Amino acid sequence: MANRSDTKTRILDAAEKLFAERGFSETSLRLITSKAEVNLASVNYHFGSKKELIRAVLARYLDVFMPAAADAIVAVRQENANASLDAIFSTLVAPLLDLNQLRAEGTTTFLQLLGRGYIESQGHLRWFITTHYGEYLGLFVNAVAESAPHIPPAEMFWRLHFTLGTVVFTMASADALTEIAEADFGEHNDIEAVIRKVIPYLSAGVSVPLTKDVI
Amino acid sequence: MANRSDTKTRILDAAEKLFAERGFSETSLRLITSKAEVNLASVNYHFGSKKELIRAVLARYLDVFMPAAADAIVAVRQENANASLDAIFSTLVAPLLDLNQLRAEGTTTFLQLLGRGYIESQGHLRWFITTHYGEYLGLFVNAVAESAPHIPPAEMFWRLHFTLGTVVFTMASADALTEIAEADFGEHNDIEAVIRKVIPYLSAGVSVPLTKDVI
DNA sequence: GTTTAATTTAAACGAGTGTTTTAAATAGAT
DNA sequence: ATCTATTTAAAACACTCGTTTAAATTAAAC
Repeated sequence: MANRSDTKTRILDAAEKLFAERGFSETSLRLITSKAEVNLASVNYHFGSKKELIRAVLARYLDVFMPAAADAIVAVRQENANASLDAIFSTLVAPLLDLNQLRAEGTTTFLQLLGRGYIESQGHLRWFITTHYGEYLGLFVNAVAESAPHIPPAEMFWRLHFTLGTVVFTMASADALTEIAEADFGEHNDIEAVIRKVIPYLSAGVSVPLTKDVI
Repeated sequence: MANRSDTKTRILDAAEKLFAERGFSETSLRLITSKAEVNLASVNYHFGSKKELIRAVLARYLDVFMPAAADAIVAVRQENANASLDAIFSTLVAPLLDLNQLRAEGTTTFLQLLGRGYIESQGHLRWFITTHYGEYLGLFVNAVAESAPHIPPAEMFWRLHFTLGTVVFTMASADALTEIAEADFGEHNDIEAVIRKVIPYLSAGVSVPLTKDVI
């Protein structure tokens, strides 16, 4: 067969779509290769294993998003050293939406992949992300911590994981939720609308004073 | 072999532990039956299928928790018709901790199972929970909604799912998180401590005024 | 105590998985 | 055009999974 557009790319494109929709372990290599119209063995030839394919799919997004997000955060903090928590979270909106220019439905796909990645795959994707993109994560965590200086580090640790849970769960089931919301309340939400809904929720939770302080 | 303590119960006990630790699809029937020291086929004999075993494991907790939680909420609202959001969420703490008297590590196991249930199993557990325990869920949703009357229903729908995400994700990975927290910050948190951390976070997020209102 | 029903056992089934192998086809370099 | 390395192709491998079957055992009923 003639050399049609890069087998490797065809695999990645088909895989990311299916992974986002159905999760990693629920997506077989046979399904991916049939959608991509390539041979089954080509996955192991080009990527070595399914595990490495999953990492490659995520890396293709993270390599674009992480530097862009880091730049945006640095820029915001240069403008305003006391940027609010809302402002820090909002900084991520543009880099997220820019992924739609990278690929169709890029933003949704990326966020769903991220959700699947943290939920499934007992730790190996967590490890991959924190070791390969740890500096970016640290930058973000610092920015959040300094925007809520009244929250001690140990408490912030928990609250950021609460936040991670909110984002990851919401995005992994975003499609189902928007459908229900449309059916029950008649309001249509695209991915940007959902992101803009979640930001105030997150910053309120992260920055709420400790109960000891209140009493 | 002599009639040792109920095969059915042995299966349920082994299954709930493994399901909570590793998730449903990552736990094979062979692993369950070997831990329970029963024959492989007895699962299908007593429960019909793996899917029905999963439901039975969850039902054993939900049948205890849901009525207890509903009673607690009704009681709190009778005492104080204007109970705060924090009070509504806190109402669930006692019924949750009471599960530790039902079985060892009952609270943690139940919350982890709930998390796995909503994350995995593309919808069939969601359906099972909402159809079998929908009245209890409705009671809770109403209590929350009336404690935050400034949040319109459509917005509340989203925020409650954000909340669900926080709880589900946190609990599904509670073991890993408490370990990290202990290693990094030297503070030990049992399941009750985590629950008490998450409540102010949740009520702050759910009740935060809409951004339109603020501007 | 015999018969009947309920339960446990061991073995196999059939379908699905990721991966490997071996050969054929294609591309690029000389 | 020939040689070499890369890529694609079809098939088989080795394994795990949930489920089913049919015989053996145990418990219950009469």
